[in-house]
This record gives sequence, C-alpha cells and structure tokens, in this order.
Amino acid sequence: MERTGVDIDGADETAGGTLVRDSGARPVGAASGEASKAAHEVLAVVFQIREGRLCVLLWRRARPPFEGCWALPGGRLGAAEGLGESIRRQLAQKVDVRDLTHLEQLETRGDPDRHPHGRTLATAYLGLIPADIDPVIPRDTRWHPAAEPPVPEPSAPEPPAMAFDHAAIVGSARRRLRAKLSYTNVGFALAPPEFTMSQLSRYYRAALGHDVAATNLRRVLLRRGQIEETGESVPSGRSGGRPAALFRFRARRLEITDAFAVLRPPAGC
Amino acid sequence: MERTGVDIDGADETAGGTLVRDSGARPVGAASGEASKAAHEVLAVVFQIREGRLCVLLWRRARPPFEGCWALPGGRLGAAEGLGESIRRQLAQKVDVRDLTHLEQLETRGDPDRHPHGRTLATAYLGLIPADIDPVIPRDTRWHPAAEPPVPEPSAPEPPAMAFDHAAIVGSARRRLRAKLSYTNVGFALAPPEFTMSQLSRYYRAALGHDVAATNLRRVLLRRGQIEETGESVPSGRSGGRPAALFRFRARRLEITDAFAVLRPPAGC
DNA sequence: ACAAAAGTGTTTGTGGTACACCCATGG
DNA sequence: CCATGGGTGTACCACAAACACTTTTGT
Repeated sequence: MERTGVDIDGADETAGGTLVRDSGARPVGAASGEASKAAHEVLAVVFQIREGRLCVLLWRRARPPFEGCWALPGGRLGAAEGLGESIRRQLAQKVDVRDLTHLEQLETRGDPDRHPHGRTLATAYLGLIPADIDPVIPRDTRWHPAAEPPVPEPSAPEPPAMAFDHAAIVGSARRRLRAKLSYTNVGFALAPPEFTMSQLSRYYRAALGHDVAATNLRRVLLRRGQIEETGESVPSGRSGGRPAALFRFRARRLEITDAFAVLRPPAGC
Repeated sequence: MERTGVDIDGADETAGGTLVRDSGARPVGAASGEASKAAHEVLAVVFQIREGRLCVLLWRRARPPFEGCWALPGGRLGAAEGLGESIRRQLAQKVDVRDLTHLEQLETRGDPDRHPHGRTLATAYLGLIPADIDPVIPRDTRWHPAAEPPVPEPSAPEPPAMAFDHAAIVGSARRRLRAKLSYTNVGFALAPPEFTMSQLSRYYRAALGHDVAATNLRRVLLRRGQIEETGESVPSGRSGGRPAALFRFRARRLEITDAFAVLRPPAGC
C-alpha cells in the first residue's frame, strides 16, 4: 500500500475555495451547485503478463473524439447496474470474464473537461488475468506493454497516443499493482494455478519492473504463507538442470499478508 | 500497507456474468446498458482527533430519507465542478476549508439502491483536520467518535444510526488512515504545527486504536525524516518533569516515507 | 529529597537481501 | 563429467519494540 508505488490518490489538490457558511437543514444537494446529472462510465485497466512484460488491454477508437487513439475498455454505466457489475459486463465483450482473477476499484475521475463531448465521470477498475491463458479478443483490441511511456511510440504510425486521461489511469493502476504485490497476495491473480519459482519470479519482475531473485521470493512467500508446494515437479529442459518444484498460491482471493511493518500494536495484544 | 488495516477496496466481488462477444467499432457506451445519466454526489469523511479520540464530522438529516439519522457532509456535484473541487466547496459550508490539512479520494459507491430516491453515485473523500483547532460548525453537525461501532448507540434516543451506506464509508476511511499512518507522513495532517512527542503519540494512539510508545515513535519518525526538532521546548507542568522538546513535521504534504518494505529493487539500482 | 515526565542507550528479535554452496538432471 | 538451472544454508544488515536507565524539572 499502500511502500513504493503506494498510491497517493488525489492528494495533489490543495486548498482554495471560499468559505460559505449557512446552517440549518439542507437537502442533500443544495449550495451553489446546479444539481445536475452526469454521464458515468466505467473503465478497466486489465493487466496480464505476456512474454515477460506487463501488458494492458486497449482498444482502438474508430470514431471521434480521439479517433485512432487507444482507449481503456469500458463504457456507460447501465441504469440499474452496480459499478463492479457494470465493468464485468463490459469486459465480457472483450475478455472472457471467467478469466478475470482479480478486480478492484481504482479511482474516479471527474475533471469537467476530461471528455470533449460533455461532462462524463469515469470510475476505473484494476483487473488482472493470469499469465497462462490467451483470451480471445476482438480485432480492434490489443495488448500493449504497460511500460513507462505507457503507449505512445513517437513517430511510429501505429499507436498515436492514448485517449482522454487513460494514460494517467494506467499509471495509477501500475502503482497500485506494484504496491499490492509487496503486502498482499495479489500474485495469485497474475500467475497460473501452478508454477515454478523461476516462472513466478519472472512475473514479479515484469510487474515490479526490477529484478526479483527467485530464491528470496520463495522464502518470502513461503514464510508469509502465500504459496505452498504442490508436491509435483516439472522435468528439466533440454539443457539439463534440476527439475523445478511446482507451487501454488494457497488462497485465490486478495489477502493482506504483510500488515503493518511498523507501528504495530504492542505484543500483548 | 499496509499491514493491517490496509484497504481491500472493492475486491469482494467475484466473477459472474455472461460472455458476450461482439467486435468491431463500438461507441463509448453501447451494449446492454441503457446509456443513462445519474445523479452524483460527493461526500467527505472528515476526521479530527478530539479529546484523545478519533472523531468524524456528521450532520443530522432533517428530512427523509433517513430523517434524523447522521450523514456524511457533502452533496450534489455541480455541473462544471471537479470532484475534489466540489467536496472542498461543500465542506466550506461545514468547516473552514483552510483547516483541511489533507484530502484524498477514497472510493466511489454505485449500488443501484443505495439511495431510496433514485440512482445516486457517491464519491467519498477522506479529509483531515489538525487537532489544535476547533472550527465553527453549524448547529446540525457534530463530531462523533469514529470508534468501532461507528455511531449507532443502541437504545440511546439521540443518534439512531447512520444514513445510507455512510457507516461503511467511515469504515473504509478509518482503515485507509490507519494504513497510511504507517507508511506515509500523514501524521502532519492530524497534528498541530508544533507538538511534543507525547502529544503526538496520543494522536497516533487515537487514530490507530492501540498504544504507541512515544519513545519509539520519536525514533521511527526521526529516522524516516518525517519530523525535526524546532529547538524550543515547553515548560513542564505543575507536577514537574523534564520539559518536552517541540517537534514539527518537515513536510506538510503527503509523502511516502516507507516505500517497499519488501521485494525492494536490488541494491545496485 | 522525591516524584514526574522526557529522553537515551542497549538488548533482542524479526524479516529481508546477498551470496556461496549443494543437488539433480541432460548431454 | 560438465554445464545448467533449482534449492539450501548462512552471513549480514536494517529496523523496530521493549525496557532499563539517565536527565531535567516542580514541589
């Protein structure tokens, strides 16, 4: 969490605004605001580790605004849908929803001019897919490396840039994933059901962006009770080497495994 | 994160939903959803430490729904307002906005029937106020201890319960604050500009819900560079004792001071 | 002198990285 | 028997909690 990469959320705004003082009963929406209804969309940053790299699922917009740009999957919130429900429904059009091993709310963006065609709020989710599957995706969608300059490859004719504020949202998602990898068991959502430690360390490397020693990763995750041996092992490759033991995550739901590193309650409690 | 008290966000939803497959261009909001506009409100969980307890600012609803219940301050999002901008404006009606030392987005709730009078999404913020001030608040608002059973005191005629899903939101806010106290410098937002270590440890105790030894807190925060001595000290009280040194937070903006406790990048990088 | 509160020094323990070494297999 | 990759053992280190002890004040 929060750790590096731990999200700072919308903490970048500073004071400003006037002091209005009224008192007494006030119906839920009063004040200077013209009580308005706004369009609301739900987006998802779906990550998967592919070929050793953390990738995001994006689709290419076929019409303005941002025609030809890459955008996060998602769409308008239905009239009677919950937010999580909505993003699951919408992703079913892009990815088989059964493959989503984890989904959590990320942030909501409400900048009045984030959408050129009128006020639109967007609630973004972070979704994860295990590395071993290759879901069928529509022709206009593609997996993009989520590397630092999120998508825009300069001069290349192919990917012009990302639409709306979606690049920033991908950034939040990466930070969130990175943070949670260090104090929760989210790894389960990136890895296949069974894996060797060197495979797992490659997934971690891809998601964290830096080297992860398989040997230490093993001990850390074992000590925390995140993973366990299946008892089986895979035969060594053509080039020899000791056969690798297979592991699995003990839980397949998000758990916090490294609660307070500091300021923890006194021992006798 | 974190750690206990670290937020699990909306991770409690599991798969379900059908597999729809269409491809080709699709305008931002297509699919089964009837593209609708929904009311959107912005709420704030404003915490302050008062008399050694973590308290939330609540106001009492004067009319249905939830007449007589306690609710979070906030209201409808204005037509041309950003989310953060809106909550700042709305809080200006309850608390002098200059006193808010920290504000961050918490979560967005969109359960279709969270509001009996029609679909209403709510984006909640976490706001903090330093312990040394006592802002003027309207007659219908009050500071409530944010203790475990958030507000509802059984049998007492006074506070019946909390309106809507606000009790759950207060819970999220407490977990978030608690988590961030252990890996960021949020303490600055709860403490007055200058403080002694035993005062600060009382603030931490109130926010975390468990004892915090002043002696260790001092070392931890000094090592992390969060606080520094002002050079001054306060005279001891009537009962004697060594005069306490005054400290201040070195930064008054949120910073992550305890990035990755684990899985940190290899030393040479 | 004594009590009270603040502050320091020291011990102990834990959890994590780094690194050398041992193990099992294929050629 | 050697190269290759997996697995273990161990040294080291940073950080933090616990607690005894010292310092500085008021009465």
